[in-house]
Formats: sequence, C-alpha cells, structure tokens
Amino acid sequence: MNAIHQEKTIISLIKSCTRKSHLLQLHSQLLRSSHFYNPTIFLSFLSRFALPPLRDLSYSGRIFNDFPETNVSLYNTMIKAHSLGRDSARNGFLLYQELLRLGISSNALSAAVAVKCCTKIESLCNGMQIHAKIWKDGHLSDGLLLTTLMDFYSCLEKGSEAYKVFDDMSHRDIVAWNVLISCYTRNGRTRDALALFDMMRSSNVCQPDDVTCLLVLQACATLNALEWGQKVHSYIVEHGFLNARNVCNSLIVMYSRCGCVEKAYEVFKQMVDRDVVSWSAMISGLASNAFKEMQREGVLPGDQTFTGVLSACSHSGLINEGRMFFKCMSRDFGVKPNIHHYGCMVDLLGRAGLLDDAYELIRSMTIKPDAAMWRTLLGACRIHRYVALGERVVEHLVKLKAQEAGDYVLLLNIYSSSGNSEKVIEVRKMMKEKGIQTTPASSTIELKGQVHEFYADDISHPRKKEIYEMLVEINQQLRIAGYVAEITSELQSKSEPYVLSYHSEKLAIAFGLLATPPGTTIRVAKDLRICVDCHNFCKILSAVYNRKLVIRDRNRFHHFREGRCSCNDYW
DNA sequence: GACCAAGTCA
Repeated sequence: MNAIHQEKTIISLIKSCTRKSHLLQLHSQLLRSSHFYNPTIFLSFLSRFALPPLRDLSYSGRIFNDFPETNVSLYNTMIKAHSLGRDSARNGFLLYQELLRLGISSNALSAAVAVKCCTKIESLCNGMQIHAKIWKDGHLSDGLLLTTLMDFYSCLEKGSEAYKVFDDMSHRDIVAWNVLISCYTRNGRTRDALALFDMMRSSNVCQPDDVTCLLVLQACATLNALEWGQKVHSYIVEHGFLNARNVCNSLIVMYSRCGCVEKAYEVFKQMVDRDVVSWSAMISGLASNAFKEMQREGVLPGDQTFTGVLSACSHSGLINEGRMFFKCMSRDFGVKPNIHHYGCMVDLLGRAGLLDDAYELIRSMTIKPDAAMWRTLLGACRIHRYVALGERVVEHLVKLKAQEAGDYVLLLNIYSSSGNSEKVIEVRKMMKEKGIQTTPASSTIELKGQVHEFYADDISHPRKKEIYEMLVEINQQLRIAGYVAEITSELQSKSEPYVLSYHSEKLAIAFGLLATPPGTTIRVAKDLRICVDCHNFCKILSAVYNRKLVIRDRNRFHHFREGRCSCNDYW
C-alpha cells in the first residue's frame, strides 16, 4: 500500500516538473534509489523527456536503451516521440519494426503511433502493411486507431481509402468527423466539407466543436464562400468559441480571403491575446486587399508599390507572400526588381534564417549589389551565427572598398557569439593595423523640448551624479528580478576589451526614469544597434519599474512593456 | 494507473 502511494507521489512529482534541469536532478536522485527500476516510474520519466515540450530524442533514446527492461509502453512512447518530427519519423517506424521483431506483443497504440510515422514520411506501403496487421490483430474496433489510419490515407491523398475506413467505423466521435472534413478539403471535395458542417448541426450525431469550425472556415476561405463563413461565425459566437485564438485567426483569414478586410479587422480588434499568426494574417490580409483594390481601380503598381509591399512582408516575416510578390512583380506587372526590392528580399530571407537562399539571390542579381545589401546579409549572419558566410560577406564588402567600422564590429560579434576568441583577437589586430576608428555610439532622449545626448560612460551631463546613483539602484532592483549582465556574446564598437560599463542607452534610460513622473513612456533613440545585454536590461526594467519603453535603434523600434519586447527575441 | 487521433498564417 505504502509502495503504491510512494509511486503515485513520484509520478506526480515528475509530472509537475516543467524544467529540464529539475527533471534531470530528480532523475539522478532516483537513479540512486531503487525506484528508478520501477517500469511505471521510468515510463513517466521517459515520456516527460521524449515528448513535448522537452522532447529530447537523444537523451530519451539513451535512457531508453540503458533501461534493463523493455515493454510495449516504452516502445510506444519512443515511437510517438519520433513520429512528431519529419526527420525522426523514419526511425520511429524502424523502432516499430524492432518491437515486432523482438516478439513483444504490440497493441493498438503501437499501430497508431507507427501509422503516424508513416504519415510523416509519406510512406503509403508501410502504412498499408500496418493496416493489414491491424486487420489481423483484430484492432478494428479501436476508434482512435482508425481515426489515425483515416488521417494517414487522407494525408497521402488516398481519399477513397479514408472514406472506407470511416464507413467501417462502428462508433464515430467528433475527431473522426473532423478528420473526415479535413480529408474532404485536402482531397478536393471542399464543398462536401461545408455540407458536412450543416449535416452535423442538424443531426444529433455529433455537434461541431471549435476544431470543426476551424476546418470549415478554411474551406470557406478557399471557396470564397462568404455567406457560409458568416454562418460559421455566428455558430462560433453562439457556442463561445470566440475566445479561442486559433478560431479567431481562422476567421481573420477567411474574411480577408473573401475580400472583407473590415470584417477581418473587427475580429482582430476584439481579440485580447493576439499572437504572430493573428498579426501576420491581418497584415497579409490588409496588404493583399489593398493590392487587389489598387488593381480594381485600374492603378498600375509601380516599383515603389512593391518596395512597400515587400518591406511590409519582410518586417512581418511573411516569407511566402514576399516570395510570391517578388515573383509576380516582373512577370505580371513588368516591374523589374531594383536594388531596394532585392534588399527587402535579402532582409526577408535573412531574418527567416534562409541565409543560403539570400546569398544565392544576391549572386543571381543582374545589377551590382551595393554595400547596404551585403550589410543586411551580414546582420543576418550575426543573428543566425553563420560564421563562414559572414566571412565571405565581409570579403565582398572589402572588395567594394565600402567596409565600415560597423562591419568589422559585426564580424567581431559573429566570432564572439560563436566562441571563436582567436578570430576576435585577429580582427581586432587587423582593425588596429588598418587604423579603423569606431565612432562611439550615442543615445538621445527628449525632455520638455530639450534633447539630451549620452555616450557610453558619459560624465558630461549636469545631473551625472543622480544618473549614476540611479543606475546603481536600478541594477540592484533588476538583479532581484533575475537580471544577469551578459558580457560574453556582445561587443560594441569599442576596440577595448569589455569593461563593465554603461552603454549610452542605459544612461539615457536612467535619466528618463528619474526625470519623468511614473507611468510616462520613456523614448530613447540610439544610432547603432542595441546590444543583447541592454535589451534584457530594458525588458526587465519595463516590468520592475512598470514603465513602457520605446527604443529606436539603427534597425527598428523596440517596444518594451511588462517584461517583454515587441520583437520576440532580441532582434 | 501510465503511453494515443483532428486543427489557425504559409
């Protein structure tokens, strides 16, 4: 009795672990006790490590292999974990075959997760083999398994097979119906998907849920079926699905595809927790509708139009739209891409981490790339830590004789963030030899019509004593809130090694904090990029001091509020 | 008693 109680406690302890470090600690503790070899406890451990949010395949694979026993559940968990990734799904299927080879009796769940792997790797014949085995093992009454199988056929565009499975099901729950709808939309029977929504509503088999709405809205968007969409919208309102973010996002997409941006905007405005998807959907809706409207009014888009559209795409990370517009501008509108268009595309691809594509694009250009273009790419190399490409880009800049101190600083940052200190020293030396001067960065803040300018470690301001005292206090406060100064990854334009000092923006912010009443937004402009450390500083400061902070640096605006920044991570 | 199915932008 006691043992069972203990087991339960340990399992709930494992479940409550949200951090990998805690879990690892618990793991090593248990490893020393006898509990670890309890298969039930080990299973809950394994699934914690193998499945999202942690999903560490190599670690979970190791403990799975090291564990002295095996059983179906352990295998199922591992197969499931592998089925979630495109690259790992093949190994998931191999694990399933291993399970069969070992003679461990597989169950319906094993088949389900193995089928999931086949869906991911798009292997029809492997999936059909499993289907045959399901038949043989008599698992045909398992609704979950059959739903998975249906989805498999649907994803591989074997609609008729999927319908057959559906027909043979003895009990169909809402998920099965939803899979059927998604199968219809995927396999070119979009109108039937809509009809199904009506059928479900009028019969009392299964009432549409939020996912049903999601799927049907998708169908409406492709069919341009505005009235249908509105019907679904009112159903959503009636059933209180409007607080589901993904439902709202789908509504936005549906309305903008149907040309009703106003309606889309209405939905967008009443949302309380908008995420990237909501914003991207809204932006792309606005952009493409404005674009369509322009054509309707017979105004031909010019090169400036595309600069606007492309830069909107690049700022909102709309990669596919950007690519689409870029392709159609010359093909359909006879607008030859100019250097700005290419610049937007390089920025777009670079931000998305598609650096090789960006490099290829520059190479393919008929016009000569300018320094700004290479610099954009260099910035992207810095973000995504592409050392080799970064070096090549600097070579191009040198060839153009356009290299600036800032470029070397960027290169320095690339090396230092990838931990290559030898190269850092080398570049520094070269900069010294070439006599490259770095201009000190400055930050400005406006107060009652007067602009105050600060440099790093500036002591020229009349209120410098207060400002530095304020900074000491801020640092204390922020440290309590968990701020740790980050000095390793970032180097500013100083040629000296990093000394613990205050960048200009910190001085400006401290001044703003002491010179303005609580609640005032602090606005600072900086001529270079804000560094990671100052960025963290701002994030935490905005929460601790409950102030909104707007920093405009060389690249963009950063809006800090309640411990967060508008640019999700640093850039 | 633990492990399981569908789904938002592109």
